[in-house]
Amino acid sequence: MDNMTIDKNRAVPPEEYADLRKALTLISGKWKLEILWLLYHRTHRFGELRKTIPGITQHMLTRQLRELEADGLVTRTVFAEVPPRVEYSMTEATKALEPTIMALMAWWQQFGKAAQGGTQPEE
Amino acid sequence: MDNMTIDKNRAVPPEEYADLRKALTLISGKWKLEILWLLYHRTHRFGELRKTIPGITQHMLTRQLRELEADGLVTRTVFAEVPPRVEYSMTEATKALEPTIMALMAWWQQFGKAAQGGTQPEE
DNA sequence: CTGGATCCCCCAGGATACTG
DNA sequence: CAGTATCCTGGGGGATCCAG
Repeated sequence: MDNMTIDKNRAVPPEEYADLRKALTLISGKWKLEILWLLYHRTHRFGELRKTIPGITQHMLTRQLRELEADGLVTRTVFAEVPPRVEYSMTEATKALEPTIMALMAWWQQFGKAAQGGTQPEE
Repeated sequence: MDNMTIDKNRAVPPEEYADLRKALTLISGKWKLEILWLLYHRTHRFGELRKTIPGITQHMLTRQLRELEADGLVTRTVFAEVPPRVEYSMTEATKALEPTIMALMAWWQQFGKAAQGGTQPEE
């Protein structure tokens, strides 16, 4: 496919739609975007993420990080030190995702927000 | 917003992160993307969507469409005819979202797919 | 400090039957 | 044809305690 737009003459492409679903799944965790957001700034330690993200528990943070790691969206580095230290950082895939994330946010701010302005833009 | 990139010098922007979460929520329904995908081609009748989307039930189709409508992502047109006819079509917001959706899919195909190489095979 | 093991709750998703 | 009205289920999310 040489053109990044939807082919109006063809029926639904099931496999590509599946890809789309999977891509969404990767970032669908409740805290994943916020974690990635922090990692866009810099590498964080586990405790830093925990303190910075309001409302998250160790358990959830661990789970979300494990999933992100399995999906190649974060890198986990363990330091064999006396007080355990684990650092999480973004990957190439994470970096490549940033423009899309920002585009999604911009889209919401322009269209979604208005639509939710009361379920009806104006009357 | 003059720059579409994350400010590395600032802490987490809670409100913008909330916007991002909401944007994701709008398209997080299991069948929403596939519905939008079909509407990118052309306006569809309820029955058309039902027949075209494999595995969806009337119930789920109705629910997803209602949510999309409430979020301003689809337009619902009812024709007062003897055999009821209802058509669904995309909105300006839907159109504006297309590039982002395609970008997300392209991202997955380039990065996510490779990352899943060792996770779990398909079924 | 990091994170595993358990138990619990809620709700998106689904199966089924009925209707203007 | 295009929906509602019920009921049920799985699993994501959460609270809490334990451990290296």
